[in-house]
Amino acid sequence: MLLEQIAALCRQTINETFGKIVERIPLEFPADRSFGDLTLNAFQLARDLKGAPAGIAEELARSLGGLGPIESAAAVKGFVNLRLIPEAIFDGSVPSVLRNPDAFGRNRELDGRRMMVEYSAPNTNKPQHLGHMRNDFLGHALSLVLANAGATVVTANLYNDRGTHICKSMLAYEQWGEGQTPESTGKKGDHLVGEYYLLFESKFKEERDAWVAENPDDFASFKEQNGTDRKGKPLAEDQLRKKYLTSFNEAGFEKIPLGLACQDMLRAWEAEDATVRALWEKLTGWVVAGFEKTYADLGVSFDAVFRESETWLEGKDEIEKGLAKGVFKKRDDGAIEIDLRADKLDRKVVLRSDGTAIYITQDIGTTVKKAADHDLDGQVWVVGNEQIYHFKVLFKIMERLGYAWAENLHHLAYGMVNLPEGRMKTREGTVVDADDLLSEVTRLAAEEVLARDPTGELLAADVEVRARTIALASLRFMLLKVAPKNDMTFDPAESVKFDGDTGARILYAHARLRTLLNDAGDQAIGEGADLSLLVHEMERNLALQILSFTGITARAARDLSPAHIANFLLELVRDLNRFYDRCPVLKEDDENLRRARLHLCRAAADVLKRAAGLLGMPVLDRM
RNA sequence: GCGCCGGUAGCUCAGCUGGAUAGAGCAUCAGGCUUCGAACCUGAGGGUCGGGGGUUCGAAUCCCUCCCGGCGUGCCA
Repeated sequence: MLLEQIAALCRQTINETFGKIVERIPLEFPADRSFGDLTLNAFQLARDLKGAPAGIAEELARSLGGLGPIESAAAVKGFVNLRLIPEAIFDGSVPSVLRNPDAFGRNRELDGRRMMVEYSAPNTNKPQHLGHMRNDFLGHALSLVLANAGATVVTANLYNDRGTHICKSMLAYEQWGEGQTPESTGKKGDHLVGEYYLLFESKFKEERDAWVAENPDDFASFKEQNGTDRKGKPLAEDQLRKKYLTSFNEAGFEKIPLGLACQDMLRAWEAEDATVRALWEKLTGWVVAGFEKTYADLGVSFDAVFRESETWLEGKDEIEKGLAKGVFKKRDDGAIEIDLRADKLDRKVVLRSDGTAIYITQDIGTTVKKAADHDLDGQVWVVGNEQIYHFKVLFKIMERLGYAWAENLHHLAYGMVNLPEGRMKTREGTVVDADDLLSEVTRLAAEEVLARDPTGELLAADVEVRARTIALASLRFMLLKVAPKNDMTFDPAESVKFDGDTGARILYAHARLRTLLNDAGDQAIGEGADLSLLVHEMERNLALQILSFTGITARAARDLSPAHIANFLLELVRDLNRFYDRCPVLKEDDENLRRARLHLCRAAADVLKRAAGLLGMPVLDRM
């Protein structure tokens, strides 16, 4: 409100001074607070007003000073630095938070839109790891950020529960499982099935290596075809060997019994063979149950759950329709493709020559189905950046098919999570398991909580709740504070530390405020307060920070980047801790000033909680 | 080869549609708890924003080029 009011004043003043209406007022929070509370960028105005920035700034400074909430205005190097009346800053921020804390920071970027956010989409053959956690947290936080921007959001998960990769764990279990169950082993279903996936991989490797040793000709012919790199330079022998073995996992699949068995199983599954289907039902049931536990622990949830086993045939109708419209065309070999070269993409097959569906066929189908079933006008997929090309193609196809909502399809492509030693590798056992990581961080958080309770009065249940909340905040924050599109390094050792730019620090700042407010009591805080008593620089900084929140949430929605919220939280907490250090509250003798500070504290605590909430991070009143 | 993304302090990362002396945390060093919870605060050192050109009143940000790293470039997902 205050910012809108000031923008309106600026617009009016500009109109009166220069006789022009400027739509977008370049009002910013200055990089350095010593410049002022707000700043008007005359360089940008100069474009609209066709004048020299310095002159414009000076004229505006003259007429803006003393206007409404503006105490003074100074022209400095093309900027109009505004200093606001303290009362305006505090009256413009604190009461509007306290009036309705849950609504403060809402914006209208996506007002009235119906959006789906699909995230997680795991393979149901092994447990989730650190990379999935980034996806889960990003998707969840994004859905909250979009809802905060006025959209109606439907969250969706898609289980990749069919295909050769699923058959691998099934096959290994069938051959070596000896009827083990989660109950008989005491293992979580996804972890148990994951073990068989790994077992398949190692048995496959054994068979492969034996076969390769017996058939040296195969490598020889591979070398002939792939012996050079793209520039025509010969590749080193060991490098070539590695490449050959990797390619064997697909090209050599039928050459060894385990690969053949896997293909047989997939065919049997597709033919709805009763035995295979029963085995599949059993194993995917275990994995899904395990995932549901993990999701609950991570605090994420879904409104709609799709399974690839139910949607994989979806899309053929769309291909037919597109074919009739001339969007797709049938090639001589029978495959159906689309030519996207005019849009700087390539040609893309959308249906195999034998009429079977591929990945993109299914995505075409589900995209249309989702939009129809949920009456969507936009969709977001949270999927790793290795699939950027796939989604470019998918979105272009939707556009060519003529769907109006095609322009509102977004791929939130996030980067890989690496360890300090490099990328996670299944083979080398460096994959960080999601459940293990969470319980380890929870254990360390519990130690910290207990260390701060020397009298041992805390109930075990309280320790548990605090430890879990702190652990979750640590992990969430660590994964969300980095801009989604960037690859990131995740240091497990860092994630169990609780000072610095961490989730724990955020929670701590909140808990300190809440206990302070609690100690003061509602009566002492009262209904109203004389906010004009707040004159300390740290109080002012805090209030200005609160004022900036709505702009941040809007930007987070625009950029599909919860990281903006995370960075806002760090700034808010920094201001909060400084305020806490310098401004006594309960110890303040002046009753009216004490009350005013309590109001400011409450507003700050509410905003902190709101911002953390947008990241899916519950806060604590005590730690 | 072509395409996309990245390269900012010793390390991990911010830096909004180009804007003021490039910021934070960690680590290092020096301070602050009989004082509302020290998971905190204060100070110091640490930068050719990968290199080189260009556009501009102004470039970490935009354009060109080169170097380095990651990922794509399937009738796989």
